[in-house]
Order: sequence, then structure tokens, then C-alpha cells
Amino acid sequence: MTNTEVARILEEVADLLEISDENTFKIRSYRRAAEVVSSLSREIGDIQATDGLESLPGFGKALAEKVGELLDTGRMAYRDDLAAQFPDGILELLRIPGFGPKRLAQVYKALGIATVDALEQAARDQRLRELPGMGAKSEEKLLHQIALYREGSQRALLGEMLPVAEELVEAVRGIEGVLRAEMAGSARRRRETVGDLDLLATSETPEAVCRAFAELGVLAEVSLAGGTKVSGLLPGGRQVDLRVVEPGSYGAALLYFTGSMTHNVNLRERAQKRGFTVNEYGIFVVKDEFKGEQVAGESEEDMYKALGLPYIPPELREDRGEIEAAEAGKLPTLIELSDIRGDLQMHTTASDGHNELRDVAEACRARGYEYCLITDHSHSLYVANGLDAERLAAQRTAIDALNAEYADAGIAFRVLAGTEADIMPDGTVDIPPGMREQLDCVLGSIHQGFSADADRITARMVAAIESGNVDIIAHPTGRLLLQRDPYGLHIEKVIEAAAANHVALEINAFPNRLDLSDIHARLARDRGVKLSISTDAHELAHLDFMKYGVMTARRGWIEAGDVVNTMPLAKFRAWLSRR
DNA sequence: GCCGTTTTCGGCCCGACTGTTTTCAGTCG
Repeated sequence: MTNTEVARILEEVADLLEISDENTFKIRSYRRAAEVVSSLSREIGDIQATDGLESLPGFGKALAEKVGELLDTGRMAYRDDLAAQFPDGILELLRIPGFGPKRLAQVYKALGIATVDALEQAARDQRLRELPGMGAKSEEKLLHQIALYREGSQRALLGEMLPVAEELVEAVRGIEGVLRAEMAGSARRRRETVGDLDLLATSETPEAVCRAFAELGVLAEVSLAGGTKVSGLLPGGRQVDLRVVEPGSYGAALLYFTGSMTHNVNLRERAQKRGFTVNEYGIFVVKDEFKGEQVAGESEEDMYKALGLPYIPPELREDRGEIEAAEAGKLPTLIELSDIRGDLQMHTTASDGHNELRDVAEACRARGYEYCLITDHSHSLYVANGLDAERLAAQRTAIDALNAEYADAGIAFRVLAGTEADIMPDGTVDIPPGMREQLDCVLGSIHQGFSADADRITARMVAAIESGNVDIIAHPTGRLLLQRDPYGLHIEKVIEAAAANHVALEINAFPNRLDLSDIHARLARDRGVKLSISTDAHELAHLDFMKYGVMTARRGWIEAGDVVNTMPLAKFRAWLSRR
């Protein structure tokens, strides 16, 4: 059973407990456990077998026992008993925005409602207003929220939403009375997908700023507007929240609205132990003669400092050990976009790219790189016009000619010859005979046969890694965000093989791949595997995706020294000849 | 449910906004 599946069941238990009106702290324990499991870099079954489930934070006797049962038998009796008290599918109602567990329990008990359709009908028939705490306006609002839910405003790619968020921040900065504005939330943490967009501004006149933002015209609909907060929807249905605070609370508010939620909770618990309380306005003394005095709030640095910690970059604020690392002075020095000296995956018109070799090379040079690696598809990928021996050799010659031109012109930039070779079902790597030695660097990747079982795909990948014929495994898990799950793969085995054979693993920077993920990249680094961050560009504009690869790397605690394409060319060549 | 340099029992983060209310419950992040 995968970590994702276990986490999903723990979430489900939490939801069921919630609609059963259980102890909120018990519910929180299950939610925390779900988060812990989904953030694990190792397979939970492996942890059960070695260190034991009670070694996981937030796992006591009860959770270890229940999750152990789940791993051993595929079922959790506790979950099944809870679920039996409600009709199947009732939890879907919780996905309607503004409709929570208390309301769900209420309408189910009073009216037997267990589906979105039934809830909608009851609202139309004006039957909900009979219930305590509900009125005509609640029904009206609920119908609207159900319509929104049906339109399905799910998560979107970071690569899609970040430019939108940046535009919104600029728009807010243009509002009269705004002193500073910044994006917050998961976009600022650079999560691979983003739900809604969170914005923060400071002003001496928050109410006027809120009003101005609501009337700015960027929101298709304003769903909530107070004196310090505005929520609304963009034309596409994406939710935007703006929060406005006074300048002295900028850091506190930014910290708070950047999250993650669990990171904040941990900070607050830490504050409590030190006699402080934390809210979005600052850090305050709780007792004695200094009660209520503000000790921090203006900057995030101050906030962390007051809690005895160095600044923690937003990408690390996921409750994955960052506070402990900060306390021990062991935070990584995260890689920056400017550390990248070359891009190691791109396609030209020779296979399925849109641009000629020379234009691709020039575009890389224009981005300040020292080198780039051309990686057109190998012959077996017919659909992408993969290169056979003859065409691959011709490309090598063209690259040599281009490099000679650069050398004559006194330009240090160099183009490296490579290929993105298919890893065949038997694990052999699709390179024409005799060409391995002709190429500077070979990427290996799987493009077919995703549905095979995990053992087989893992064996295929490991065989390729051990063959000595690949230098880097490209998009190792094959996932397409929001579209396709990774193929079944024992990632730890792949990582171990890569470590043992000095093969690098790619963080593919294409916004719908980001593969390896942050979590797997971190695991790979911990096991001593080098990474490549590369764009997989098929047209020139794609070369700019490098930043998303770097963002994912930062979320994976990656430093410049972990990444092969931060090396100067000579050092990178030396790495390539490492065997 | 978990957890422990004051604790193995009694705690467990904090505030904004809405709708239905006369002091608050529910939802959200």
C-alpha cells in the first residue's frame, strides 16, 4: 500500500470523525498523521519493518496499531466501522466550499441528505431554512457554492498560477495607500500545484485598500469583503484572498499567510513554551508586567529571531523537519537559479522540437549559460521522429562545427551532444551501436509501457542504470501533474542503483512534470545521488521553465553542490568521465 | 488521538468574516 493511499485513508477517518462530532484533538491527530505519511520520503511499509511506526512523529500506540493493521491486511476496522454509520459518498459534501462537517451532520440527521444533488434540491425547496442556524440567505449562498463546486475549480499548476499571482501583486501595489504587497500561500512556498492565491498588503488605511481592490475590476465576483480582508474569484473561477494589515505587522502576517498551516502551528507551540503568543499581527508577551507587549512583527526575520530561530525560506515551511534543522543550525543553503550553468535536456527540429540547433544554442547562451546539452529522442520513439544512427552522427558533426565557430569567435559557450534514449522493456538503452562513445552525455527515460507492474518497471530502470550506458535518468517517475500518476516504481531501489552507479537523476523542470518531486529529490540527495535540473524544452520559451525546476529543488532541500549542471563545464566533463 | 526541562493528566494555535443571532456557532486558512 502506498504512502498516498495510507494518507488518504487517515484523512478519510478524520473527516468521518468530524461529521461524527468527535473530539477535535483526536481529529487533529489523524490529520497530522495523514500529513506525516504523505510527506515521507521512504515507503511506510519499509518504516514499519525497520524503525516501527511509533518512530513517526505524531504516531502513538493507537495510530501505530491501526495503520499497522491497514498495512498488514489492507483494511482498517476502525475506518470501516465509522464509514458504516453513513451512506457511501457522503464525504463528497465536504468539498463544497463553506459547507463543513457540522452542517453536514445536521442536514444528514435532520433530512437524511447524503448527496450533493439532494442538498441542492433541499435548498431549492427551502427546506434547509427550517434548521437551526440556517436561513434564506444560507440557502441562497449554498446554491451558489454548489454551482462553483460543480464547475470544479481544482488545483492548477504552479507554472500557470505564478505569473497570475505576480500580476495581481503588481495590481495591488498600484492601489493608493498600499505600502507593500507580496504574494503568500502555497504559491510563495512554490508548491507544484496551487489552489487559491493569497495576497498580502500593508497600509495605514486597510479599509480603503480593501474597497479599492474589490472594485479594481480584476475580480469577476467578490464573495467576502471586510475591513481587512477581501475574497473573490478571478474570471476563470480561481479564488483570490487579499489581506491588509498595518506596517508593523507585515512580517507576522506574511509568515502567517505563507503557511504552511502545520509550520505555523509548530511555531505557535514553540512560542507558547517561551511565554509568547503568535498571531498574524506579531509575537506578544502572554503574562507578567509585560503582558501584551509586542516583541516582533515587522519582518519575518524578526519573527523567527524572537523564537530563537534563523530565517527559514518559504519553500521549506512544510513541517518536514525545518524547525529542528533551523534550531540545530543545519538549514541547507538552497540552490538559486543563478547557480545553474547549463541546461541538460532540450529538443530540436531533428526530433520533436520546434527550433533549429543553432537557435536553441543561442537561446541558451542568451540565458547566460556556459553550456547546453542537445537531447533529441532516440530512434525507437517513432512518434517523436527519433534519430537513427546516421542522423545522430550528422547532428554530432553539426554540433562540432558550431563549437568550432564559437571557439573561433572567442566565445566560451559550448554545445554538448547527447540524446534522450528510450529505456526499452528489457532495460536496454536505445543508442545506435558505436554512438555511446560519440556522445558527451546520455539521458535515459521510459516513454512506453507505463502500466506494467512496479517490480517490472523498477527492474527495467535499474537495468538501464547498471548498463553503464546512461548518465542521467530523465523524468524518473513519468508523472504528469493533474493528469497522470507516476508509473508504479520502487523509487528507493532506483535511487540506490543510481547512487551505486554514479548516475544522476533529473528534476525535470517542465511545469506539468516537476519530476523528481521535491520529496524524492530530497531522498535522492540524502542517499548521495547527484541531480540534474533541466527544462526538456521543445521550444525556446520553454527554456525559461528552469526556474520551476529550481523551485522544486529548493523545496527538496537541494544545495548547488548537489546538482551537476551547476558545475563549470570542465568539472561537468570530469563528472561525465567518472567511470 | 498525542505528548511531557514544572506534567503520565490535562492540556492541545489563533483570528476574520458570515448569517442568524441578542452573545454565538460554523467555516476557513
